[in-house]
Amino acid sequence: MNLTAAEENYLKAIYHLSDGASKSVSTNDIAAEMKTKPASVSDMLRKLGEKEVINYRKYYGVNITPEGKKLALQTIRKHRLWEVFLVEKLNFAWDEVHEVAEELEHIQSPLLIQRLDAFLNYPKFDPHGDPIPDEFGDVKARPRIPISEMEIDQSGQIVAVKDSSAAFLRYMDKVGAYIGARVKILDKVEFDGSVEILVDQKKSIFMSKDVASNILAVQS
Amino acid sequence: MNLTAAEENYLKAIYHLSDGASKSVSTNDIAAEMKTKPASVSDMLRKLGEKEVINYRKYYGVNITPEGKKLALQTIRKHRLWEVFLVEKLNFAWDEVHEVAEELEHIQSPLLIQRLDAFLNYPKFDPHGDPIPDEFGDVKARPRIPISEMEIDQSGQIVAVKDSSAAFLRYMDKVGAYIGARVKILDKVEFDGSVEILVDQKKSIFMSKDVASNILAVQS
DNA sequence: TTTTGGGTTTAGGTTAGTCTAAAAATAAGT
DNA sequence: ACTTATTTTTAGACTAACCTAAACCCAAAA
Repeated sequence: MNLTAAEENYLKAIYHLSDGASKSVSTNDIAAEMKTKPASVSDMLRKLGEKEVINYRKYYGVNITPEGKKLALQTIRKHRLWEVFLVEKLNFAWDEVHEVAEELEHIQSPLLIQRLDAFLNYPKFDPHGDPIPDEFGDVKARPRIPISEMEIDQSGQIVAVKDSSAAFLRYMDKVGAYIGARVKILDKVEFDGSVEILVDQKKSIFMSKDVASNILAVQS
Repeated sequence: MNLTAAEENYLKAIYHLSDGASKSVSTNDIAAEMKTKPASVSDMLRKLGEKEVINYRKYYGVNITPEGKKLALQTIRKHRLWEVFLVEKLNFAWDEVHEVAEELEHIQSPLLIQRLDAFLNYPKFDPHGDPIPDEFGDVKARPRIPISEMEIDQSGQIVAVKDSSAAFLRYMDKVGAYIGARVKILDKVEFDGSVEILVDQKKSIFMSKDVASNILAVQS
């Protein structure tokens, strides 16, 4: 099954909106996500339905099919591998990679992706800490919780941020937090939920609850 | 000036057909090169003319403008940088890179190309020995001659092949010749023009005139 | 100088992806 | 259950890039 770049983008959006499950997604939501008009979405849904990558019943939203899910995960895999490449090899900053990866992900060449994966040493997570599906679409999921929900004295590793806006990523950089950092909860303020964490056993950072709930970690 | 992928491809073709100069090129030739129909070419020429990257006078062929030449060289630069990447970093073979580079060259990101260039250590030639234009469109040209035209005992370095078909590139690999190899002419047979060369001061290769005139070298 | 043939352009049609405006279906409130 | 509000779809139009078939230009040969 071959999809155009636009079809790949819609499918990816549908996959994301259905939280990776086959939850039903509305036309309006897709239009918002894709920054197109609902009319354009209807058109595209008909096409994707015909290609059987989604189940489409007029007026009732769509569900992604197993086939569609596999294709969406392929695109996500490509996107995230390119992000790793851009950050690790070409020294892009976190907040510069998305647009470019959005273009690179549509290059059609299984061999390219296979070789890129090897070149990058088979990374399991992208620079934002999101897992990279393998070539069969399998994802190594780790239970990730916001550090605002960890207990005092618990340790873990930062693996992702929820809001990966440029502003937030710059904040992360500035305070010295980063994906992969080992952290330990030093203190939590009951009153406002702010927390103090120790990064890499040396640097202590104090942050508001808002910030802390934006940073996801796996416990260890 | 922003060009679509198709426009970039046409411009590149026109540039190639005019031998890098502003020689006039015919609609039919462009159609052949692009594997499209003459009618489609006419359409495109009108558009490129309006964008002033070519001078287009109906029925009289086209000339590339200085602006067009600069854009064509940008695309060629991107194509060749990606080829270097594919061969040197991802271990692609010579004959596997073209199609993929053809897609990659259309990614729009000056920063990406800048960083890629640095990552590859500012290469001056692609894996086929063709020169990589710099960001201003300047090309380091070296006088290249087929090794069939070198004299006995002359030395040089292989920098390109004329016919870079998969078959020929495989032949090169097989006999141990490659872009960058230092060669010396050991013998030339008057009768049929075949030559014997010494590669890297150790391996001797015997080849027909046909083959020898396909391999370009710079003398040293 | 007129004919003829090859190259080139125009006319009109197709597909992908988008849009606006209007119609239709569903959902919600009384 | 009926009317209204919201969501969704259709209808019709646009652009980019292609196509085929027909018309057109130009130049070379008779």
